[in-house]
Amino acid sequence: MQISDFARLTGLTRDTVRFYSRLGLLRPRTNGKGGRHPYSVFTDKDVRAVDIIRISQSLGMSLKEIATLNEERREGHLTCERGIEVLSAQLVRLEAKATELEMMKSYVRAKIDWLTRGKQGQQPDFESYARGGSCGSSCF
Amino acid sequence: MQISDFARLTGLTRDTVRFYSRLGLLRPRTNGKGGRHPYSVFTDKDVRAVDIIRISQSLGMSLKEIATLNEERREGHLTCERGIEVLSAQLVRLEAKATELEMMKSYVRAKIDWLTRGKQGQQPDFESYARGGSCGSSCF
DNA sequence: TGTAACTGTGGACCACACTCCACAGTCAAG
DNA sequence: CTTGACTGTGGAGTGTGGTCCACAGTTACA
Repeated sequence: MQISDFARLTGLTRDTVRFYSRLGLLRPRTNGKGGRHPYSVFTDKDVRAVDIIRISQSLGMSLKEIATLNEERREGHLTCERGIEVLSAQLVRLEAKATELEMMKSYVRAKIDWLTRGKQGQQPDFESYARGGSCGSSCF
Repeated sequence: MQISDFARLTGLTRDTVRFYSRLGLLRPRTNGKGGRHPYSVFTDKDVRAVDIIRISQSLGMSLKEIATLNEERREGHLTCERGIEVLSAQLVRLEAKATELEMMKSYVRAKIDWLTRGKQGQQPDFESYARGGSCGSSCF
């Protein structure tokens, strides 16, 4: 498909698609069309790539980082071990983020709880969740 | 404590601290010092606030969003129900992010697995994890 | 009382991630 | 072969999240 359809499908603007292509985040091929400025053609695989970009981004990765990882992944396909290495590193980062998220969730839940109970006891303190520290009154 | 100590403690630069203060992310009080341009003084509570800012940010929230939530939380403290409302909304967002993260983790893990096994079977496809869809060969 | 270390202010500057625009080439349908 | 929809290019502009700097006022210590 050409850029407009692709943009519609992914919810990106054409400009953003071109921007991502310039950054190497998307690798459109060309059909014969377009003459001196060949038209970009995208596949369903690219649509999925955008899903991944979006999620990676919402997890706080920069486009450059995402591009680098994609790049490495592409190269890593050649050397299997390198591929595993790169992906493992990525997994570690994801797990770290997951831990942070769980901290935040616990904290927010505790705060909701505290409010629901009519502010009884000590106001939840982020530190207790942040450093996995021992909490005061609410521990068994 | 004054801004330099606070900066040292949080690992932010003085400029960033001031920047955050301008955005309303931090709410330093003043001691009598500084004359016409009163000095900012920060507390341990502000240090914890920075922890939360950092994590929220790394989870993809903008400073404006974080400030708004802080703001609402502050106001919500007056009306308990409103506070619960705001925090619940925040929790929903955090849970959505957690789901995304889990998707990514499953995907990356599957990819590592696939490589470790010497690329046997079908190459893992992000779609299967993204939409919680049924997978082909690797399901029981 | 001097001086070094601290403070806030205002403004310029930066990278990132877009977004918009004018322009010109290309394609496809009639 | 015209016409309208589509395409890429280059460049300028925007908002966010800082960072840097010169400047001037304030403080604390000797």
